[in-house]
Amino acid sequence: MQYVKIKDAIVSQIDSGLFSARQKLPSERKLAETFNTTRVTLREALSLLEAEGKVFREDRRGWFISPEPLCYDPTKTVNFTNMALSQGRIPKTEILSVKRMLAPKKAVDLLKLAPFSEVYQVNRVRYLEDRPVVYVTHYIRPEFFPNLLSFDLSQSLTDIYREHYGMTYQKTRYRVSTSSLLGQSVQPLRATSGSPAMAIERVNYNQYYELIDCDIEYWRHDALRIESTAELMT
Amino acid sequence: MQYVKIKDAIVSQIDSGLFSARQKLPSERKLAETFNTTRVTLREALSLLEAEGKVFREDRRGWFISPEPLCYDPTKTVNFTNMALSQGRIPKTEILSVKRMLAPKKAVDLLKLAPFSEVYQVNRVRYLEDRPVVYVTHYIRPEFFPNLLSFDLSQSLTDIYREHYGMTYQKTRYRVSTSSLLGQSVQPLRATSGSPAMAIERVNYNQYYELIDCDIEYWRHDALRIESTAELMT
DNA sequence: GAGTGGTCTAGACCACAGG
DNA sequence: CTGTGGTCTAGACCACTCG
Repeated sequence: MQYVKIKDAIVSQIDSGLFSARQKLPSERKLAETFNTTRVTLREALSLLEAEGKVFREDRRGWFISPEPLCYDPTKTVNFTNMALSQGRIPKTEILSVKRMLAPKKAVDLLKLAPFSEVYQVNRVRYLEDRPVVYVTHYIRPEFFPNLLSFDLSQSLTDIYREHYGMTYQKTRYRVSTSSLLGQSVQPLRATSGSPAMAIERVNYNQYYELIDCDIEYWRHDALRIESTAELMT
Repeated sequence: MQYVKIKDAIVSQIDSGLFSARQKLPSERKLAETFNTTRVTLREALSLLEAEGKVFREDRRGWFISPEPLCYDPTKTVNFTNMALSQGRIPKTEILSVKRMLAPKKAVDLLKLAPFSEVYQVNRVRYLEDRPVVYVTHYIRPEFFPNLLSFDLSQSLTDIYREHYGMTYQKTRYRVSTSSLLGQSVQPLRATSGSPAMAIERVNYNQYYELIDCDIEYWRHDALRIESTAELMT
């Protein structure tokens, strides 16, 4: 199992501090030569490292050292920007698309809508230190937020909810599973089809326990660690 | 991107119900021939499916259709057996090793121990329908549980805690990240080195908010979905 | 324009699983 | 014993990135 040894060799180089976060690794051909093997085997080793979250790939750009993951507590404030800032990270949000539309199946399910309901759909990418780490699709019930689309949605949605509609999140239902990046989410994350990912679905209720929106997040899986505390309900 | 097409073809075969859960796929050579490609490309497609959690691999045994994942709520009862049963699944637990030992670094960190403390270490594998799905290492503070090792630890630990020591879990801190299977956990899970996995670390407090044990779980990533509800702390 | 990553081919050998 | 999966080799072409 040569590729495990190669992986370990690279790990030890990373751990010894020879590489720093976000730094690019040498080219695959160079690494393959270094370890006296072929590109196929070398890529096997790199994929292992990717699965462990120690390196990540950007499409046609190469392999990079993964920075520390962002700690994400689903029971705390549901706000990417503040979460990042409080951990000394540099967040950025970009809007990909915004529209009012007929609710797709996913939204109907999560928001428990009647057929033919309409929703706002907001697609965004979020960055940490200029690296795109999560692709988010929001579905929002328009009856709670008239004229929502006239605001600048690159800001925090929760801020807009609170300041302009007097609405806050009170309860959230979430679901985490591992998956891989496909379709729409691939390009904005500068990924390749099939990169390992963490999928998070959230459904949010306001202070009156009304279901107001939901979101589906696809995270680069090395960029995230879920961390929380729970009082047990017995 | 031939391998994406092959993947999609297999997905549609799965979705159309031609395969049932836990069923073995045809051999790689046969599949490669079917799709008129080489084994390397075919395996690329299968790895994609594996990353999506639609199939899983058992070492030297082949590829199988993934059954439905188990839903795991970290805020609810912390008991694998009951969790599985309540979802109509067939759980089984096997003990791999049990000992009292000098606390390793991981245990010292998680349990906030003084250096040179001792702990119980319990290694177990858990099965669903005879498929090994999670490798668990428990570290337990022995001062709370004298003679713990004389019990049958293939049962629920929480049951033993409650019935014999009057101790229950009150609070739990947990951390979820994606990683891959390595070392000790590989063989018991019938996996290959580097299979995608979900790592969960938990630290548990009793009804007096004393830190009593922790556990580190490595899940076959397709076997699990985390699902919970939280009242937001603002 | 050079070099890189993404993808693919057509083989090969070995150790193990399962009959 | 047969076939399978695990691993590896030594190439190739293309499209893209980046200088």
